[in-house]
Amino acid sequence: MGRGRIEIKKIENSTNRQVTYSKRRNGIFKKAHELTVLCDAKVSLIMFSNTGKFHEYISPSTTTKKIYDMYQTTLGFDLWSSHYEVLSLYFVICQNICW
Amino acid sequence: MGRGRIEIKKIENSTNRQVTYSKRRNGIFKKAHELTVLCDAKVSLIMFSNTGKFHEYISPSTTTKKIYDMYQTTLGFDLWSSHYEVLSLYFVICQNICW
DNA sequence: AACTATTTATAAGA
DNA sequence: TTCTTATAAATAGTT
Repeated sequence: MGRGRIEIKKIENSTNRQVTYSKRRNGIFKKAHELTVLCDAKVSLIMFSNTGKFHEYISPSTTTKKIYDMYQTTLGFDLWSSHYEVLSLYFVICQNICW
Repeated sequence: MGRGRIEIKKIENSTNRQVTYSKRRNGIFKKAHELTVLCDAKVSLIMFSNTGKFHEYISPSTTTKKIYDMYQTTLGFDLWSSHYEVLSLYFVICQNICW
């Protein structure tokens, strides 16, 4: 959509890629929210840019944990059967949060 | 979009709601895939309709488990851990420091 | 960050 | 329900 049609392949120019990521991320978040409201659906949308930037949308009526519990129930197995050593990683992670 | 503008509120007629869910689900999946390819991003999109029907999109370059490992690492605690409350308290403190 | 020409998504109708 | 099409919405390229 826009001034020209684009081919769906990786945008090689990193500035253009970043701009497109930002614009389309907003677009898809809006769509996720509209679907939630219009259709009374529960949506979890998690994305990482190719530079590792994190963004999330979750329907207000639920939580990410609930979606994943439903996901696991639906698929019938536990993706998280091996547990993480969260406490030992904590301070490293806290530093990483300060992007 | 379409023949008329619609208000973003729950569609009360269940047939119309189902039709809209189906159409918009396809639309958002297409957008998720385009974002994946154009921007070399990793996207996890999980949704449940209000009748409990499950649909998922995951970028081909990753898996749902990997996305959730990254999610947990990014947020700095384990949503699925018995330490959830303690860790989330630390996370709040960390947020206050960082932002 | 805005603008706008154009493409794309989709609401309503068939 | 699947297809069509008029129209609203998203966005690519520009400024």
